[in-house]
Amino acid sequence: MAEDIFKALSDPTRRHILDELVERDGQTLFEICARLTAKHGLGLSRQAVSQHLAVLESAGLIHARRQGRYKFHDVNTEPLEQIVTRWLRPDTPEGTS
Amino acid sequence: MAEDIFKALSDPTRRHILDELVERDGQTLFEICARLTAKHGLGLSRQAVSQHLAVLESAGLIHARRQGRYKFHDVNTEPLEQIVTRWLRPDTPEGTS
DNA sequence: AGCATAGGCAAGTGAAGACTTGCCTATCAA
DNA sequence: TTGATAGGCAAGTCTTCACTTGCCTATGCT
Repeated sequence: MAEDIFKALSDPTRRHILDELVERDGQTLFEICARLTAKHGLGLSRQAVSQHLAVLESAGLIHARRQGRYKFHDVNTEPLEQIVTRWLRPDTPEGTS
Repeated sequence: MAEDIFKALSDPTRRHILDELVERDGQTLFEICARLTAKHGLGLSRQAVSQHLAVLESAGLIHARRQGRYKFHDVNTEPLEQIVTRWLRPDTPEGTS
C-alpha cells in the first residue's frame, strides 16, 4: 500500500499530472487531458489519462470527488513525505513539518 | 537524466538496496547480495543485484569507487531532494536544507 | 605459475504495464 | 425524450524491464 506511491511515480505522464494538479487543483479528467496535450505535448487518449488517475488515486496521491457529472481531482502530497523520512531524514520522529 | 531517479525508485529491490546502504555505507556487491538474502529474504542472483546497482548509479543515487578487486558503493540521497522541491515544497529556493 | 575471489558483458525469457479500441452508464440541457 | 457531455469497463497489443544463464576479465593469495 505504501509501496504503491513509487509505482505511481514511475511513469512520466503521471508525474506531469501531479505537476498539473499541484499548479491548479481540482481539475476534471477532460481538463487534465487538454492541459497535458497543450502544455506537455502529450497526445494521450482519455482512457490513458483515466487509468493514470486511477493509479495515482490508489496510491493516495490524489483524491477524487464526484459532483454531478463531473469528477474533480485534488492532489495529496502527504504520502510523499515517506520518501523524506525513509532516506533523506531517517531520524525524523515521523511527524515533523 | 533527472527523471531516472523515479525509474530507479520504482523497483522494490532497488529500494531495499538503498535502505541497506543508508544503514551501512560502502558495501560491495557480494555484501549487498548477502544482506538482501538474509534481512529481506530475497533470493537474487549476483547479476540481478549488479544490474540494480547500475540503475541506481546511473540515476545518481549511489556512487561506486573501485579499489583493487573490490568495488564499494556509497549512497547519495541528494537527488531525492528534487521530489521535495517539485511537489512538497515547490516554493523553496532550490537550496535550503 | 595456478587457483579462488570480485566483478562484467550479452543474449534470452517471461511477466508487468502503458495505451488503444469499442462499447456501456450517468448526468444535464433543449 | 433526445442528444450531447463526462466518465467507466473490459479485452487486446506491444513495449519495457527484471531476472537468468553462460562465459569472460581482473585482482589477490600461495
